[in-house]
Amino acid sequence: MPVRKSLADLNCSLAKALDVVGDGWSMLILRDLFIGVQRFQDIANSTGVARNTLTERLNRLVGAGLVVRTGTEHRPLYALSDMGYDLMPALVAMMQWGDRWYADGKPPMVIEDHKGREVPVVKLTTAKGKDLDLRKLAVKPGPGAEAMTKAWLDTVIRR
Amino acid sequence: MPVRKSLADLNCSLAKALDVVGDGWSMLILRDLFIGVQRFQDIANSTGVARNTLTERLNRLVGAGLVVRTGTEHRPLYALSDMGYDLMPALVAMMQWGDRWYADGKPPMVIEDHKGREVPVVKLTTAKGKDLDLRKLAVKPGPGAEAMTKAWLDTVIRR
DNA sequence: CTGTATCCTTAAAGATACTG
DNA sequence: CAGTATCTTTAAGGATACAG
Repeated sequence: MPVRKSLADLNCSLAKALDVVGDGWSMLILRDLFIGVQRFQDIANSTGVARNTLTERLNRLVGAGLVVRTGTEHRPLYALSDMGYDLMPALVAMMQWGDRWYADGKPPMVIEDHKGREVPVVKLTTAKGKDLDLRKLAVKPGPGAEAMTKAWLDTVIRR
Repeated sequence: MPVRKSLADLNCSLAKALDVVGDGWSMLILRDLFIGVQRFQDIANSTGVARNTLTERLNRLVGAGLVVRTGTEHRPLYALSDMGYDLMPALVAMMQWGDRWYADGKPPMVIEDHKGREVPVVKLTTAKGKDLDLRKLAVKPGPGAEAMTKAWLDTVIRR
């Protein structure tokens, strides 16, 4: 059964993020809002989501705080909130990854700044802007991890 | 019915990316591999995925090229490929977003470089490293978009 | 330990029709 | 146009048992 456990209890920020946008549609809807698509019907057309699914998703995203509903009650407009915009670096990074590995050199979408310049590839860098070698990074339990989590990770990460 | 249409035909790199990692588990599995968890059983424990689901996901990720299987046939080790590592900026950006909006100041996971310095927040910047105002960006059909896609977007984005 | 093979459940997603 | 309300389907996810 698709009784997806809520990931929220995994004590991982990624899991919590995925609880909100970890389905196939949410990110596409957010992409649409990022692009500037604002209407229910247009999102439905652009993405291909079923209307009831779209209703459910929009309600969830509004409830979670990523999306704000404006306009009249009869003709709402949807837009990203600060929280929603704050996710865009992640979304753009995924899109760029798709560009690199699937679009074979010709990205169907380009993100540009207000001067029409293409936004560079999202990277992990040092505080000074130097590129980091991804293979040399370490992901560790942080201050928010309880002792139990740390012990758990010690068990799980054997080298 | 969860007859998720394949998103791949949406002519969007994001959709293609989501086709591979757009489910709840894949990103968590990739996170584990990024952390250094290498064994089937450990991934299962760490994430809570059912074993058959994990099998399916790992096979899919290996097939898609994000994960490589090493070690003996009886006791495989799983690791990120170049393609998998290349997705880490997106994954890290999502994790950081979760930190900011859900972990209330105490991120349970911290990404560090080889010197133990915390990796800064992933951002969209100009080529020169200057922060970009997300609200001033534009997402446009690029060279990879067929004329039809462009026309479609014109229809869908009304301002 | 790493799977594979069933079986079962359910909830997610689509289709459709209808309302304000 | 923006939903809501059903109805139906189906495949994803879990549990379990078994195999190499």
